[in-house]
Order: sequence, then structure tokens, then C-alpha cells
Amino acid sequence: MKFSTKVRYGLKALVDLSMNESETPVMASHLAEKQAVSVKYLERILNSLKKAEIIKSVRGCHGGYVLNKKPEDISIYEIYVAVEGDISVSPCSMGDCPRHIACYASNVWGEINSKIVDILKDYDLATVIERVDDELSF
Amino acid sequence: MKFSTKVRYGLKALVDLSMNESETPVMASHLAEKQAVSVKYLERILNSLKKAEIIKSVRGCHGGYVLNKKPEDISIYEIYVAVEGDISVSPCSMGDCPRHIACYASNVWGEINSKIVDILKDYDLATVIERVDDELSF
DNA sequence: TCCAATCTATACCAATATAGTAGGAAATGT
DNA sequence: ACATTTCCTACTATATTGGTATAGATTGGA
Repeated sequence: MKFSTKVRYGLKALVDLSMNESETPVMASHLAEKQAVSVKYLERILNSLKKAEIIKSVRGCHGGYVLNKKPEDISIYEIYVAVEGDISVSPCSMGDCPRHIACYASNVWGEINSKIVDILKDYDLATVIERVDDELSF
Repeated sequence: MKFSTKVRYGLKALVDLSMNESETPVMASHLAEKQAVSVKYLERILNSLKKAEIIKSVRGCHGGYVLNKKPEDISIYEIYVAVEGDISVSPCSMGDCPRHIACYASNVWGEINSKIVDILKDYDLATVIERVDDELSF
């Protein structure tokens, strides 16, 4: 039940991007430095976010990344799916149980799965940023 | 975000146990056979459930396992914790973030974590059994 | 035009976690 | 005493995650 580093680094990068006041895009290397993570690894994560159209990229010299949506329109669910693929708490929950006969539980896992998805759809980047401000305010 | 086989096999075993009408305990080998899983592996899972006092065991000849609580008093959360230890969606959510400075997100992960815990606390074995009956009824 | 800076793509490797196996010790009914 | 069954612990194989490396494509600017 853990979120991977991809999700966590990705979310952090989005927070940093959303705090970029200037019009110029932010470089991967700059974002990576902030969280003490390898540039190359973060680049791949940013690329997934780009393909999901959560951010835009500018290639070449002075390039970088910018948000492609308002923070309130980016859910943690969206971020998760962008970097990890769809959420499935068990092989059964997506209806492709490998143990056809023994596996009785598709309804159960399916229900739990969709409840977790709902939580993550509810939680948007704007809310995350509020929480960051909270933390910084002491 | 996947549930491990421990959780899934454990839950299935509990369903089977709760359907045991007789007074005699059910052997690990019998439970294992039903889900086509290795006896040795399931034994360990059952042992975790026993230590959490979800089931009782009878050792020796004609021994086996029986439920120690009513199905409506056994939550999936309890089962999860019994076999896997406490739930934590990220290193941050339990307050022991390894990246002290860069990690801002403890509130965020903590909130998500406790919402997931709530879902799993809400979902009890009795409900699971209802779903099983649903599946069997067509 | 050419170079440095930057994103893109893909292949590879290492560390960790999960899943499963094995062997035997301890308990218990017959 | 013995067969049966749970309990304990160490080991191994496999899959997933996390991270690195290399080369290529694109762009702005000297």
C-alpha cells in the first residue's frame, strides 16, 4: 500500500512548478536539485506527466517544464495514473483474476479499489499546496 | 497500491473458516487446498492471524484453526495489520520521513493514509461474506 | 554555422521487497 | 510410541522498484 517514489517525486515537482511565479519554464535539473534526486530519474517522471498533459515541456536551450492546468484541476489520482498506470489493489479488482475458480473476491477488491480512487480523485494539487504552506508557517 | 498475497490468501482463509459449520477446527492443509496455495506458506499467514487473535489454533492431532471473533467484528484493516504490519502509504505518512528538509508532504500523505485506513476499518468480514454469496448466486 | 543547453528515448543494472520452499521442533490425541 | 498437526526459522527464487548510462533530437544564441 505504498506510493512509489515516482508518485512522490512527481507530486513534489508539481508543487515546485506551481510555485514558479515567472513565465520561464523550470529545468528538470532545477527541480531535481530541490529534492536531492537524480536529474535523469526525475526527467523520466516529468516525461510521464507531460504525456498525461499535466505539464508542458519546452525543448532545447532555456527549455524546461510548466504546468498545463490549474492546480485545482490536477488530482493525485491523475498524477498516480500518469506515472504508474491505473490503480488496482489486487489482480482481481480489475476483473482479470488469474485464479479463476478460487478467486471469489472481485466484488470486494473492486469496491475497495474504487473507494481509494475516489479519495485520490478528491485530493487536488491546490489542496496539497495549502498543506505545504501550513508546514512552512511555523 | 496492491494488496499482497498474504492479505488476499488470509482473507480467503477467513472466509472459509467462517463458513465452517461444524465445531471441529479446520486444518491449514484443507484451507490451502481450496485456494491452490502452498500449505507451508498459508500456515505462516494463519500464524500471523492467530497472533493477532483473529483466529485460534488447536495444535496436535485433529488440530486446526477456528475463528476467534464474529465476522462482523473482523475488519480488513485488522487482517492487513496482522499479516503486514501497519499501513503507511509513504515513508512520510508515519512521521519518519528520511528526507527531512525536502519532504514537505507529511500532512498530505498522512491524510490520505488515514482515509484509506478508515475504508478498511469499515469493511468487515461479514460484508465480504455477503459479496461471496452474491457471486455464488448466479 | 556551430555549440552548448535542454528535453527524449531506451537499454541496462542494482537494491529491495514479495512470494514461496524446506526442514525440523513442539504439542496432542489415540 | 506414533501419527498428525501447528509452530518456528532459515533459505531461495522471482518480481518490482529505484536508479544509471548512453545516445539522440531540438532549440537559442554566439
